[in-house]
Amino acid sequence: MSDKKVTLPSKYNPNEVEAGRYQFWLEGKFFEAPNDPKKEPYSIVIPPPNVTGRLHLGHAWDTTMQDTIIRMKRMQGYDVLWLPGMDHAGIATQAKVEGELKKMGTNRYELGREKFLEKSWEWKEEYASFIRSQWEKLGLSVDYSRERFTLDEGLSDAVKEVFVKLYEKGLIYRGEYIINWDPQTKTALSDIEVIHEEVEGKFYHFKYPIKDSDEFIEIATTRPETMLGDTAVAVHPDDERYQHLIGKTVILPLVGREIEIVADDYVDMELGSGAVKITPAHDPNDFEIGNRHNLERVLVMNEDGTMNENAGKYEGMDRFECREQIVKDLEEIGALLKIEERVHQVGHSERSGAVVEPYLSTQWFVKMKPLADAAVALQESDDKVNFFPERFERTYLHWMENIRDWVISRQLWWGHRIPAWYHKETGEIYVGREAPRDHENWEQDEDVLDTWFSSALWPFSTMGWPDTEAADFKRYFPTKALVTGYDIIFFWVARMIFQSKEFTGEKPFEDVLIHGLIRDAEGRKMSKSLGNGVDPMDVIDKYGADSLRYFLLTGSTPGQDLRFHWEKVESTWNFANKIWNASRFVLMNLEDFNYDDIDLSGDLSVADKWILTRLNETIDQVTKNTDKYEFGEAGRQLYNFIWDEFCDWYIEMAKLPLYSDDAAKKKTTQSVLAYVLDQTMRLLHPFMPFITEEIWQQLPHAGESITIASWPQVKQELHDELAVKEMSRLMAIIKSVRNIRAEVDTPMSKKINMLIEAENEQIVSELERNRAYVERFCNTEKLEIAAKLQVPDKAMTAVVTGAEIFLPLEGLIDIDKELERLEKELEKWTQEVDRVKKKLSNEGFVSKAPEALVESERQKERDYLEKQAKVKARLEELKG
RNA sequence: GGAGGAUUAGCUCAGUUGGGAGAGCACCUGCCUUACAAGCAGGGGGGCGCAGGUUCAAGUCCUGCAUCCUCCA
Repeated sequence: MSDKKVTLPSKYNPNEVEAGRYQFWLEGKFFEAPNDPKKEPYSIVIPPPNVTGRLHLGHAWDTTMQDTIIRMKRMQGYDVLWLPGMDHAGIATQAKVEGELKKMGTNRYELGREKFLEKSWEWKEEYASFIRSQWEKLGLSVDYSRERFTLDEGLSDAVKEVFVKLYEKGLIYRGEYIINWDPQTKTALSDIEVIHEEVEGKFYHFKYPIKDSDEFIEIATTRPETMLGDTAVAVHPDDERYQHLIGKTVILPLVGREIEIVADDYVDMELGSGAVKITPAHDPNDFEIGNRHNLERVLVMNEDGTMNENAGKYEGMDRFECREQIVKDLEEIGALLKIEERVHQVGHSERSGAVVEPYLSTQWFVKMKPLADAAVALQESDDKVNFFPERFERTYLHWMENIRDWVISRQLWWGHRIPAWYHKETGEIYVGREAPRDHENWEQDEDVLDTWFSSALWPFSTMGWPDTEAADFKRYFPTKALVTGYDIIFFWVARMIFQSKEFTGEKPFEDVLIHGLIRDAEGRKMSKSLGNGVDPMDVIDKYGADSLRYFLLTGSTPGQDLRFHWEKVESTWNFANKIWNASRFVLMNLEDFNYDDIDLSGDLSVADKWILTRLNETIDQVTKNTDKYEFGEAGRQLYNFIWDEFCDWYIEMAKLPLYSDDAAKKKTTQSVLAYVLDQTMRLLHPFMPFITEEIWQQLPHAGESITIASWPQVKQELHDELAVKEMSRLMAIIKSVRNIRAEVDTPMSKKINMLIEAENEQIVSELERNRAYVERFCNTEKLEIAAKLQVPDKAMTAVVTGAEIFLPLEGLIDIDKELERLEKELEKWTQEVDRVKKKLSNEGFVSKAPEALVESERQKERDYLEKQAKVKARLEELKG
């Protein structure tokens, strides 16, 4: 027995509604995956947020969509698992912890690896609990009993397994190549961790003298400091200007090293002088040329971006300082030809923002071609991953088809240590899940793996893989959907697909829902430096999680960015408040009504039949659109149904039987109110979980929680198209009277007389049946309904389908104004008639358009002609 | 250079198999009607970026152009 007293305050207070609710859900274990073999499994893994900090609006958006899908599926009776977890986020977290250490006046080297990792774990624990409390405030229905972390033992086993297997297959190798080096965080970066930005730079032209000659060759560069590492000059083999110089020797200025002029068709003859300096240790293309010509590789920089011993007198200088000094020195010896202004692309570290240095270094790589080929082939099969919106599949495929090998080693401490050992004496490499038996003779690689290497395994490593017999892996993998932003398609989505295909033989998820970025009101990216970020927790404090969620879900279309506007969240709060008050009304009028009392078999009014029909359509639309991830469309359907139909019409009409003495009618109305509100709360629950649970609990209900209540079904027996027609006539009459009242300044509070002339007796009886509604909503003194009646002289008129309305408002009618109004009305109907006639006289339309459409146009024609005639007749009467 | 997105009311955006242009906010008018004045009722406001094409029919499909924004090289 629940307390029947209405306890809702008149204003919706989200903080009160949301308080304690999540705890109730957790205690009920509603979010724990039941692993029930009778149900069909449905699973999603959360994109693990970084433990670097708190969640931002982007996370809130991403997870709200997942929660909406998950809550609907749970209500639909699936065996639902939403697996939460977090990512160790190597570079980012390490940078944060190092920042802490710096504040304390120390650094990681002073602390040592072990102590540093301890600190990092402390950081992780702290932020993990922040994140969990944020998930709670957002109302996310994740299964905490299965929460994972990328550095967990199980996930670490998966990482080792994958590394070893790929190594054994020859798909992981170690080698010395040019990689992207971040001198600030002192680690290698993969290609996609480098952001290319246009920079106003300088293009320096130098003279390189030819040995034993007065001649010189002109070369140009944007990075003069790298000349210290030049080991050749290259020209195009077909370049006539330089034919005589190929094979000659150049004296490298400032250094004095003798380097050769080589011919290589990589060189672009059009660019600059057509001769380029070759620095194999500091440029990927030069590295390739160096290989072809067997050139020496001279590394001139240290890992921190300062010049090394190979830089001679420049040793110790910062690379940019060195650049200026070199230019000065070359100018002094007369080797500087000119300096051009030039806009060019400069790579920056995605994390630190530092200018990335192409740098010769020994690293571990994943050979991508075979893995990418399999991933591309998957998309050509029937078993492909479905992208929503589809266009992102092309983005994904284009990247896969043009992929280069992936640098996976990172010179960090926080992460998965590379499972490779080097023999102290022989230098032999051992790769394995465990250290070699005689481990005292070996040293493990100091480096860790790219964070994305472990994230790529997330959909299956979290389920127990590599144990392919693990219960969750067998039941919940592959997952059904993945929800993430377009900014990490390459970083994460793509890598999950090829790793999953390689190691489980299956795609990791059936659908990928790609969303955009959250921006500020001006459309700028939210960032710390701009200070324009909005904390989702502030939004929740002000307007509630339900408002925030609804705003995020309905604010844009799939794949599109979303601008944050406080006013929009506020208007969502208005919606919640509307739901709140409609529920208050229903609860106040249910009296001692119980759930079992709901009975829709009684004598249903037109309003009852209409709202039940509209409910059916809403159930259908909301279900279909949510299944297609069209949350905006689904949300709008609910908004319109609740506000414009249930509140503005049904509740108002329900007041008649509710306040009447007819017990049977009253009971039926209570049934419809309770039923429709119950069903609506269920439909809305995935969007606004808190308020719907609160209202559902207050309503007559069966069951413990709305989170596990069944999803509404369309009920054909409650569908009534005739009632919809009847209702629309009734609404048209009421609206036109309201309209006339406004035109003649007659407020609703003033009673008026009203006459309705119906087209036939059938309509007369229909209107008689609904007389009480007309009397109430038009506030009539006298209401006459007949098929033929004495038309009053001075009256305002309106036409609706099948009927004409007369309001004899003596003393209020300004004949001229009324004539003007009717003229406008006539013009409107005449236009409509013309439009339809034109369409119907088009032979192509009549013969080629669908028959149903043609028929509906013919019907409109009849309707408009009738309305036109009535208005015309009325005009003539008034004039006459 | 290549790919994609955007361009619809004053602002922010919907418009999903092509079949009479919509919402929220803002604006104007009138109402404290016993669920809600953060509400109710009524109203104004749009050459759907431009130019072609396909079609009986185009905001929607095709081509080109313009402007803005992303991504890739």
